[in-house]
Amino acid sequence: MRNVVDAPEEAIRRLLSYLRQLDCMLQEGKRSFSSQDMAEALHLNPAQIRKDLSYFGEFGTRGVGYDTERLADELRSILNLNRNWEFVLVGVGNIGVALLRNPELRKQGFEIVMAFDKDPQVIGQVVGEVRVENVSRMRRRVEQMGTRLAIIAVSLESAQEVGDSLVEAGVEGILCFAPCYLRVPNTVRLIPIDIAMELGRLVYRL
Amino acid sequence: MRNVVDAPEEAIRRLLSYLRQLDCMLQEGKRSFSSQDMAEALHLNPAQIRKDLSYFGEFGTRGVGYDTERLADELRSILNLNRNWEFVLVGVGNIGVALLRNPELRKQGFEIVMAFDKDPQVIGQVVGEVRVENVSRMRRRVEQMGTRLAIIAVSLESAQEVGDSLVEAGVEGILCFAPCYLRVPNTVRLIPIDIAMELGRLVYRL
DNA sequence: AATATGTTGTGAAAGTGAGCACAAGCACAA
DNA sequence: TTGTGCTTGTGCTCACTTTCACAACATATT
Repeated sequence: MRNVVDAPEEAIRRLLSYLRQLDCMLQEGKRSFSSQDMAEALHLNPAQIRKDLSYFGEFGTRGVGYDTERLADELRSILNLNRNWEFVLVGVGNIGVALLRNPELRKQGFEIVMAFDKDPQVIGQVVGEVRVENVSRMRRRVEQMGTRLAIIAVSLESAQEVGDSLVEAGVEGILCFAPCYLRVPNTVRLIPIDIAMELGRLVYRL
Repeated sequence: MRNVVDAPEEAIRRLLSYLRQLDCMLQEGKRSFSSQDMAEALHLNPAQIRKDLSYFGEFGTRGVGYDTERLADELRSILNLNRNWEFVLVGVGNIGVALLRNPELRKQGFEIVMAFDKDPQVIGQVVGEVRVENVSRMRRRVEQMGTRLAIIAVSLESAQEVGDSLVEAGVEGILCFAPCYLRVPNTVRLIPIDIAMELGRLVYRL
C-alpha cells in the first residue's frame, strides 16, 4: 500500500469529513480516539477509515488509536489545507453574495479575493470584503493576479462563456453552481454543485 | 435486467444529469439523439447511458436512437419529478435567502412553502414568496402542514437540534448545508452539501 | 428481397472499491 | 520477562460498477 495515486476520489471525500469531525472532537476536548469511535460518529466501517488513511501513511498507534491533533495536522497536509487558497468569484447574485458573506470559508483557508458581475447595479458595490468589478475586466485581472481557482455562480446562459474566459486566463480549478455541464479542457479540474439536482436525488424514492 | 432496485445511486445522479441535458437539447431544437451524442455532451461512455436507462425500461429505438421529449417525460416519471414537491426551509441566512430568491427551483418543481429562523430581525420579513416564521413554531407547523421535506441552512451549532425537531415533526428527507454529519434515523433520507468540503476537493492535487 | 449502415439493449468480462480477518505492535500488569 | 487486552495496518475476498462486444432490430438503398 502507501500508494497515494491509488486513493479513490471517494476516499478524498471521506478524508475531508474525517478532518471536519476531528475539529469537532478537538472542540469537545477529545484528544485521542479509535477508528471505531470515528466510524460510529460518521456511520462508516472502521476498516474503511483505516484503509483510507493507509493510502497516505501510518498515523495511528497499534493498541492505542489516533492522536486527534496529530491526525488533523497530517490530514491538512495531505489535503493541502495547511495554507490559504485564493479564489475569484464570478456572478454576484444570491449565491455569490452568500459565499462572499460566509466567514466560515475564510476561516477554513478559502478566500475570495476578487468578484465580478455584469450587472451595473452590482458593479462597484462592496460585498463581504471585496468590491465587485465589471466582468469585462475579469480575464485581464485574473491573469494579472495569477489566481488559479474560480467559483462560477452565474446563470445557465452565461456559464460556458465565463468558464471559457476563466480557462483562457489560466484558472486550473472551477467550482460551478450553474445547472449545466461545463466543457473545460481536462487539465482543468471541475466540481459541479447543482442544488436542484441534489433536491432531485432527495426526492427519488419518497 | 429491468430491475429498478438494482439501480445504483450513482445511476440516479446520472439520470438527473441526462434530464438536465435533455432540456438543453429541447431548447436547441434537437428532437432526437443517440447515446453517443449524449455521451459526448457529458463526457461519459455511451454504454453507461444505455445501461442506466435499462434499469427502468426500454426507451430508445434500435438503429435510430432516442426521442428527446419522450425520454425527458420518462425520466421525469422515473425520478418523480412530474409533480410539485414542497419543502420547509430552516435558517434564513445568506444561503437560505439565496434559495428563497432562486426562481429556478420553483420552475423545476421544488417549492419552499415555509421558512423559519430564530433571529427576531428576520422573523416576519417576506423573502421570495414566504414570510419567515419563528423557529419555535416550526415543529407544530410542519406537523400541521404535513411537509415531508426540509432544507437545513442554519449554523453548525443549531443543525443537530433543528434536524431532531424536523424528524420528530415527521420529515422524511433533509438537504443539509451545515458542515457536520447530521444524525438521523435511517428511515430519513439525508443529503449533505458542504461547500467548504467541495472547495477542499477542488484544491486536492493542485 | 437482399444488403449495408446505424443504434439499442444486455450478458459477460474487466475493473474498482469496501469489508473481513488476522498478524503486528503497543501498554500495562503480574 | 511473560501474558492479556486492545487497536492498527493490510492481504485477500467479495460485491458492485463500468465497459465491452454482439445479437436484435430499424432504416435506407439497390
